[in-house]
Amino acid sequence: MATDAFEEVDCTCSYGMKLNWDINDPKMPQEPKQFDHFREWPDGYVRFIYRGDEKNAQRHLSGWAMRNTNNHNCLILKKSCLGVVVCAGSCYLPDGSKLQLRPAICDKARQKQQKKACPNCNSALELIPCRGHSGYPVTNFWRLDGKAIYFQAKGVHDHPRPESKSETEARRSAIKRQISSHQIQKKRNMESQIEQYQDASGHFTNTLSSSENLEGFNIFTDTSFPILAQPYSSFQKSDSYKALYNSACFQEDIIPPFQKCPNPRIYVPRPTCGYEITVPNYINSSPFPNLYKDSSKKHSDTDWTYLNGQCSVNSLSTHDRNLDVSSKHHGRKATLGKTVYGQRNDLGQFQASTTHPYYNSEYSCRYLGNASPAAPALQTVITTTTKVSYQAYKSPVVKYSNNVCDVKNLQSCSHMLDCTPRTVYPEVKLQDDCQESKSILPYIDESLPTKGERVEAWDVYRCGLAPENNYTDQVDQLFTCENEDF
DNA sequence: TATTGCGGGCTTC
DNA sequence: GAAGCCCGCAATA
Repeated sequence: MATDAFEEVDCTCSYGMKLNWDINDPKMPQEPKQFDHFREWPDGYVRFIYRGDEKNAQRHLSGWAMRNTNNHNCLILKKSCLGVVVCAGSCYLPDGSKLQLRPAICDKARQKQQKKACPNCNSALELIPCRGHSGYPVTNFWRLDGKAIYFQAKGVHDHPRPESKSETEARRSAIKRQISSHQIQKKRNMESQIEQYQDASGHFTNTLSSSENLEGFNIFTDTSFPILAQPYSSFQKSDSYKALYNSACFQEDIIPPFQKCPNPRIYVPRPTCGYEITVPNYINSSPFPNLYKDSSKKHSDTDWTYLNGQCSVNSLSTHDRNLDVSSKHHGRKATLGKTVYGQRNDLGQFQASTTHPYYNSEYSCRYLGNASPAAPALQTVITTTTKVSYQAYKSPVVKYSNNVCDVKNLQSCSHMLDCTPRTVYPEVKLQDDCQESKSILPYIDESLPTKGERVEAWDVYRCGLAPENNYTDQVDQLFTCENEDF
């Protein structure tokens, strides 16, 4: 039974969770003998102990958009989640995914970001705040103590994952590259035309400089502008695509950034890091579609379930999988033309659907009040904000594929999933995130460039994947690549 | 220009 | 008193 397997792998889970400590303890566990691999998407009431030289931990990185919060304790860095920026019109990208942007950390930048329109449908952008910690944003705590970096998360994100920081940065840099390369090309063309003209007429009468003619490109210099994650040619033919770029006065000079796929990490269906478990009735929580999703069938309700039948477990908790489910239902709902956003009470807790335990009417990923302390992965008794005791949450039976995991402790289960070697679950697939994939390997960070630096090379590799390859082939290639490169 | 970390100060419970 | 939040500042990329 799967339970045995769960118990077997449970010991491989977060080392930080094995020890009894709290971020506010006067003394942290002395000289940890083990360390956890860095987790980009911590979720739930979890604790990790990272090596002191873990770069990502040193930078207090997170896939979630976390802003600094003053906790009046200089020893402990506290961050709270900003949520995710989505299209207020709840539109679907041509591939069936939804726009889920990373909120700007800076307040000003975030306000500016929200004033922008959805690049897909021109609706307003909406910030979905995180209320996963008793109605408040999920908080992350970082503490450097000795040679270890202690991490503690409190709350379960009740919203989809935004674009990760590295993806945002990569997208921006890719756009800048596109702009600069296109400008250079344009300038060359202009110069060559000027030369031809001069040669032909003997004198130059054009008073416009080439740089002036390039002003039209400035519209793209705002790299915070959300770029659609569309590698598909179909999208480039779509009305929305035309509307977007025609409105930008680019009828003649449309840069085909998505077609060339300079950085598939940006434009290709979003990698969700780490493992993917193929689980019917679960979908990927990724804000971007999966590589192998058959978009031609996306409008079929039944097929939708299967085609998206994946469970991203790169994050730590089952919560993400809950999000996946609700996301899918969200998709179904929108497909049916119903209102996407529903009622929400003051505490950010939502009505559960009668048809699905995780469905929520307010937003796709606001599910069943898991945002509330009513049913987190672990039922948390908060004595104070910083002192948290854990009680086993008597959860409903959670189904994974054909196996049923009667989860005594969802958190440990999620850890197990997160840490499960591929061999344990035949259906576990490796997706295409360097970060989490790397985590399956021994500590080799130090000799490697940072994630951001790795993106390009990685993306070049992914670009080279033949589109006709089936997903399994791609996964195998990716896995091979990661083992070689990371 | 945006991010990040720090810290003062206010409010709520 | 703990915690959440807002704000400003400075360093940095």
